[in-house]
Amino acid sequence: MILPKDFYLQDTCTLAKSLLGTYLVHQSPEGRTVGKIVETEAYLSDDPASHAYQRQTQRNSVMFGPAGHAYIYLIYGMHYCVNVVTGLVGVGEAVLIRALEPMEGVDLMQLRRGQKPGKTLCNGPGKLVQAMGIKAGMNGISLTGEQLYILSADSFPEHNEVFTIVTTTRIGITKGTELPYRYYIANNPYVSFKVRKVSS
DNA sequence: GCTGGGATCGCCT
DNA sequence: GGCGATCCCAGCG
Repeated sequence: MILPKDFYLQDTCTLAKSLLGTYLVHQSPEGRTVGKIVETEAYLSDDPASHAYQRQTQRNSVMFGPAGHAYIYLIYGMHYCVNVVTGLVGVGEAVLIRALEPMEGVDLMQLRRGQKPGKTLCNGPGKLVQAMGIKAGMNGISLTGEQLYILSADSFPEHNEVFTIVTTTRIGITKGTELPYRYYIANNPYVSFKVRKVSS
């Protein structure tokens, strides 16, 4: 089942956790790729680390739009990251997708990633964008459309396992204070490298 | 196995 | 003009 618009109306931290175990799908011209979401981070409107903290600008405008759309931006001049927009229109909040477990189209992912080994295909926000073939021009598209969408956790019964959510501080943040807004599936080998555990 | 540095550019001040 | 929600590789131990 494709997650419907209503699903994205949960509060941002709850949604960040709810997205764990669901499946990001990109239907691209070269083929379909699917990855299980195993790591997320929440960015709230009152957080200095968020792009939307100061005010609405050209770059962050998608974050202020309706929930359930994709916010894609360039980081460090060379990598892109994908976010799921959350919150009401006019409120700039989002969930960053930080890591995927490759499920379908692994060969295509490897091709796009320059034949990197399986565990490093999608274990980082920039890596998964490259592996999934997500492009900057897709910024703002709806996640309830045909091209890029998220499937519920029970969409693949054979992979629908019970898991524990680990909560930690976020990665790479240089503004504001460290907040426990990073979530990942315990013991999943596809989570991005650094682990600074604060609770589970 | 870990650390540090370099690549590279659009956006905001 | 400065910098960032990153990634990769070289160098060292």
